[in-house]
Amino acid sequence: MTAGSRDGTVGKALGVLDQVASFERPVRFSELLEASPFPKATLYRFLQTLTSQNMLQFDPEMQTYALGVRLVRLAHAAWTQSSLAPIAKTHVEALSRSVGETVHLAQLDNAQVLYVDKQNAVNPLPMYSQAGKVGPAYCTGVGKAMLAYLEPDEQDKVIAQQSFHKFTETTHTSAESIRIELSNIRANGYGFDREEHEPGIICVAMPILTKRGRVLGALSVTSSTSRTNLAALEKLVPQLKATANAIADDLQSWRFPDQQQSPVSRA
Amino acid sequence: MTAGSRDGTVGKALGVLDQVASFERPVRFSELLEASPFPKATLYRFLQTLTSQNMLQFDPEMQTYALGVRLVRLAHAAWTQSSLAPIAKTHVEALSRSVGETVHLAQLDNAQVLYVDKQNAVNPLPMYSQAGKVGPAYCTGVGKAMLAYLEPDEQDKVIAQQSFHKFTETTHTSAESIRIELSNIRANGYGFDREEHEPGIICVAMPILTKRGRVLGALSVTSSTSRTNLAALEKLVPQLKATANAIADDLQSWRFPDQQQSPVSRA
DNA sequence: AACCAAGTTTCATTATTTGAAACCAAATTT
DNA sequence: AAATTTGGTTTCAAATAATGAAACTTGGTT
Repeated sequence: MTAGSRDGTVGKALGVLDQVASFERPVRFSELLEASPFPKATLYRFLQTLTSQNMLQFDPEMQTYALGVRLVRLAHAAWTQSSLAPIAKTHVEALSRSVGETVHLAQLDNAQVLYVDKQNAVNPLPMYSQAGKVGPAYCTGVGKAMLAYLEPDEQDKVIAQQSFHKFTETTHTSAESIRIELSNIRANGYGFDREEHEPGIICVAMPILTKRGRVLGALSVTSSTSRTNLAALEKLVPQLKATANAIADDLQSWRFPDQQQSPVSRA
Repeated sequence: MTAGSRDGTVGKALGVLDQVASFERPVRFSELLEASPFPKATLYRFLQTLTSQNMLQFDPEMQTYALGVRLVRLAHAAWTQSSLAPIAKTHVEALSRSVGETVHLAQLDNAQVLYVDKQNAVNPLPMYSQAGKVGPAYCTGVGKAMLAYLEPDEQDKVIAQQSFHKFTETTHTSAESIRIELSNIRANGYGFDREEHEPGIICVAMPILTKRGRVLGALSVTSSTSRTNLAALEKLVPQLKATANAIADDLQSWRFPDQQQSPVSRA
């Protein structure tokens, strides 16, 4: 589907992994086969390999495959190493405390938004997002903030992958519509979610950028129409901006351990 | 190393993934090459593929590779789907509350212990374990509890993979020594950690088994010699047993939610 | 006993991976 | 500024691994 299968054997095998993940429960071989582009023997071998690699777990009693423990281990490493989450955590917490609302931290995964951290307000609202989950990019504050700052060619690619499902009255439902929105965001430096994904849920979002302008992720302060409004959220922009900058700085200064000290040794 | 690389191309690629993970920070191509069994071109292609698959993330500014966001997404799924954690969570919490100590939930990953959940005591002690982290099997309560109930041939395989590093005075340092310990555990139905991994840290551990006796994971109540002793911990065995059974039951009764296939997943 | 569904194995064909070596660009040395 | 080194990328024929139709096995039904 998405980036599924144009990278040789490895890509195909990882596609199978996604397929298993998509069931959200242990699955039988036959169930997978039904939805698989691969012939029986091929799928079978992939499952064997992935199981032997602990990327999948086979339950011999029920004859089902589920995602394996090796993924949990790798993810732990991914979390602490690659995602913004650990570096950003203190900043996100501070921001949430200071504004008294839920703060999201997200990155782009393929063409979707991956929430890598979420700091709830004191009394949180029920909503879709959750750390580790993915959501649509074209109708969330963080998604649009990141899209707005992608390189033009990348942006095109990602926009082409959006589904433009109309979740609410205000959801953008076309590439043209989203392009206009993105250029507005780019002009302002931040964007809103105007109940585009969930009715009653609004937010103000800010991209996290490197000095050179590459997109690292995005931050948002999220609330509901019953509690506040866009104008009030907009007042938080300076704080958001400061937090985004602080995170980017922290991230940049995360140089290699071997050159971390001795301040003068480099020209 | 472990199960690294005897599954064709896919196995090798996943080995590279582990290698990147093992650095615990973004790495350069040349650093990886140095420690890699593959020639330059081959490693290069693996990195390309994994990056294009979002399993790795390439930072063009610093020219480094790090684990990618797709892993975080997959792991989220793995967590809620395959690991015991979500099903066991309420039980683990209840046990921790009831005994007032830290409770660990672990599974076996390869020949190591993977902590999949951890419920801290009211005032927790500082210790090594952490959800998502791996630890040695031969010198932890949960590790030994699981090993004790493996099929003999599996057990042999896993024992052969232990490093038997002597962490403390009481660490088992040989296969023979651990075999005796395991048969004791099997005789009792539970086991202890007698400061074998960290000085001062003790625990009582219980395997989680299916009705047919297959190992699903293990539970432990952990504390310190300054707070309690083994005899006191042993008194908790009935509670541990009850919790382990409850988890196993919940897990078994987790049959397929529905047989209905519905619209999705058709391309 | 015959049948069926689900899962596993085989094997000749086909496609992919492999890796030595050549190449390129940027930085460093002479 | 020319030459060299370092770090990364590309090529291409040979070697290897993946493919998938079909045959087979297993366990449960009729």
